[in-house]
Amino acid sequence: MLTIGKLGQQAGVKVPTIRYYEQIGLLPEAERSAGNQRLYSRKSLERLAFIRHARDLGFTLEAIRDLLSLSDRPDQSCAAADAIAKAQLAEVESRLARLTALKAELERMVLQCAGGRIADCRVIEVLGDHSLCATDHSHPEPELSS
Amino acid sequence: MLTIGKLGQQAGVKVPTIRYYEQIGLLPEAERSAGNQRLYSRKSLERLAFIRHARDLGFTLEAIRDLLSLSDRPDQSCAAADAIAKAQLAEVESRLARLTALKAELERMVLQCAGGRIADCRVIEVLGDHSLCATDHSHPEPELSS
DNA sequence: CTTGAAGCTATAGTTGCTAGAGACATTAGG
DNA sequence: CCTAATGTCTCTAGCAACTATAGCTTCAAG
Repeated sequence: MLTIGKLGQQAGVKVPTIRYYEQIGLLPEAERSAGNQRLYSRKSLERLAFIRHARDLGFTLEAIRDLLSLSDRPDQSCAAADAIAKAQLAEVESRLARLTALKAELERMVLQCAGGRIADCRVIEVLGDHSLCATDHSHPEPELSS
Repeated sequence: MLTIGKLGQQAGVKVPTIRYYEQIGLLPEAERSAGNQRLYSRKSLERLAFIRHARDLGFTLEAIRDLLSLSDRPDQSCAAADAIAKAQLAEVESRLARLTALKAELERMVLQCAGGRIADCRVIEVLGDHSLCATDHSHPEPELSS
């Protein structure tokens, strides 16, 4: 049996995050030692590693909740799991497209900055005047900053 | 003078968002009408459009706060503005790299799914076993889902 | 046996908004 | 001029997915 600290280390997840996952029901309530400390089995480690891996791939906790409940029923069709993964792929692709457009615009902005006074700064100028943007004058959806 | 609704329309920003920006000090406290409603000038519209545009490009509100205070002092060097924009560009580039890796892995996962039972599902399997990932066995930093 | 690390609970903070309640202001129509 | 509809006001709470803090208890090493 592993303490929460060891579990966190092995799965690459911080301790408070594990407790958080338990709190929101993504992990079952852990067994407790005589002194009320959480104890985890190898199975818990697998489950947590699954979650970690899915998070790394950008799945939301909701999607992971679904994937986990699917994986608990190994005899059913995998169409649902496939659909979740495909949706995630589509999401990633759309974010890639938006980020690529952003990158182009930021590059133009930075390249044009001659390094003089603020009054002549292209960065400030472009931000202040949308019409100085790339030809199509439309913007991608806002991309959340991490 | 514009009411908050008109201002929002013209800048493409929702009304509560404008009030929120005022609350956190990104916009100055607005003038008020006799009936206590906010009134905005053309200058406010420019400032809000600046914010909106920078948000579209993924700048954080903190970065925007800095850019705005720079733009208020037009005679100083634009090095700071340039640095902020370059940092944002670097951030976008790193996110692009991570997303590209993510996309590759998701694609592999989805392509390998034969559509049978959960027990045979590549999606579930790959999520559960990190070692089935791409050759380098390392993952990009977690990419926050939008 | 003592000390320091690791664990416990509970609460609040983060970012950038968005949604709701309940009250007041303004404007268009009759 | 009155009314109804819309717009605005403040305040509070909620979202994702954690992270941090405070104040306590338990555990393992020396």
